[in-house]
Amino acid sequence: MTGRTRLSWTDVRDEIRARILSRTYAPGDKLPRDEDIATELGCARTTVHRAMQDLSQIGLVERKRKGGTHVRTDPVTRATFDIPITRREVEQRGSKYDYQLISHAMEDSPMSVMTRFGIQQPAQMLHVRALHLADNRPYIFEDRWIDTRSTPGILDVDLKVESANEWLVRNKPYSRVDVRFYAMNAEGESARHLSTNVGSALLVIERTTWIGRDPITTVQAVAAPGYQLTALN
Amino acid sequence: MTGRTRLSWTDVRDEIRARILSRTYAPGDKLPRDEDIATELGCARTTVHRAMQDLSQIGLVERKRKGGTHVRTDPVTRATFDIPITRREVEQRGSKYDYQLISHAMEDSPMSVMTRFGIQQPAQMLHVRALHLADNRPYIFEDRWIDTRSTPGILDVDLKVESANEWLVRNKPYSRVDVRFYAMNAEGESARHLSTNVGSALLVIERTTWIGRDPITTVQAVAAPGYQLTALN
DNA sequence: GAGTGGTCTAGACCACCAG
DNA sequence: TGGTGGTCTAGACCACTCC
Repeated sequence: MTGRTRLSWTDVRDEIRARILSRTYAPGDKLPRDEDIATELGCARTTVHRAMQDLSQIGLVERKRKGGTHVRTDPVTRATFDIPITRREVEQRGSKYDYQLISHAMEDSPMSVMTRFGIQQPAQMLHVRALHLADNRPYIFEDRWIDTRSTPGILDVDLKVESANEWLVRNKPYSRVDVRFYAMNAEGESARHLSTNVGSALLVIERTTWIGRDPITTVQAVAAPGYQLTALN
Repeated sequence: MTGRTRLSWTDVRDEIRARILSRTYAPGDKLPRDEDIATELGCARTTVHRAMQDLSQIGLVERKRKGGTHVRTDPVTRATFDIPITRREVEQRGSKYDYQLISHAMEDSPMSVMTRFGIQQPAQMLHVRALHLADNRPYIFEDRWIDTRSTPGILDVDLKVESANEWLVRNKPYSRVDVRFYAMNAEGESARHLSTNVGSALLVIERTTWIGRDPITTVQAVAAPGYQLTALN
């Protein structure tokens, strides 16, 4: 008459994590086999597996076939960020969103863009610069290059009305993406568009996407001063 | 004699993703029930579920009980970063790692630190400032506060030898972490320690950890100019 | 070679929530 | 309240990799 309800995989995960936190399983230690843990806790091996999958993804343990499961000695901090469409981001802050097209023209891709795409030869691409605003204040200044060979449809879009950002997201799924963050001093142009002083420290989100091996777009999104990226959870 | 080998969940995932990329399932569309997809592709429902779990985590689809599975209309870009111990990070770049303790003292936590921890009253905490070097050049300047109530052991550590970073990671697992990135202009002190000019744009990684509800540590890690954070994959 | 995690299946029941 | 995703089980086989 124990009346114990069945264990869920989150229960198992929490139990294992508690043991790691309390150093019952210390860093570097080998954990029992999934099957033994299952027997001990009274559940199916699959359930332990599901729990371990989670702990492994978080970076708390490391699993290897035959090698078993070990508590990581150098637990990395793993942080996940959602980078939404700018409009959505602004609206979710409860602010009014606006968008201004600054310029767009076909140009030869400069070296920096070729590097980001990993291509050797320059190509004619659509170069778009635009400003996103929140409550009438500059929010993000974006400098974007679009490969019109993989994305000819973009040429028919009225970029004064719809941002390239949104059109691409809705019409051009990507299969690979590279994301990086860094800091940059505002120079004349970004300072002017973001209404800040030359030299201000600005956070930059650089994103490049491909479909298969073909470049789609690369964008340098420069955020206004004070912008923070916060990890999920 | 089809001789088809059994479908793995990655096969299923790739098939569904291909359909989304080719707009067989367009943004906003409702996908068939897991069971129907399983029947169509010839596998167990569990396998489809595993595939969907992955697509859902990537942010490609959205799943709801009873509501079914939908292709997301505003696909977010989801990026994951590993933030390792600085020593490990430097060594993996193939550089020589060094560490210098700059100062450590018990002090009342300032307002900014109280905010990060979400506490109302100031407390005596250990304030540690240190520099991490790669190949004898400044790499990261860290300004850290440690709550000695949750972590008394830190007081016995010789911080000249072992960085607080490493000791904490090895001896004090956390149950919750907050991570954020932003840009900052170098002021007198960080400029001096990082051997750069006042005003340089620097990337800051701010990390705060708790065990249960108790604060452990909060650190502002200021990276030298040129530092980039790159997403996994 | 053999031990361990990874996956697939088939079936059952549960939990949430849109209609 | 019924349909759909979420999970658990038990058993089987596979695949990697350490010994």
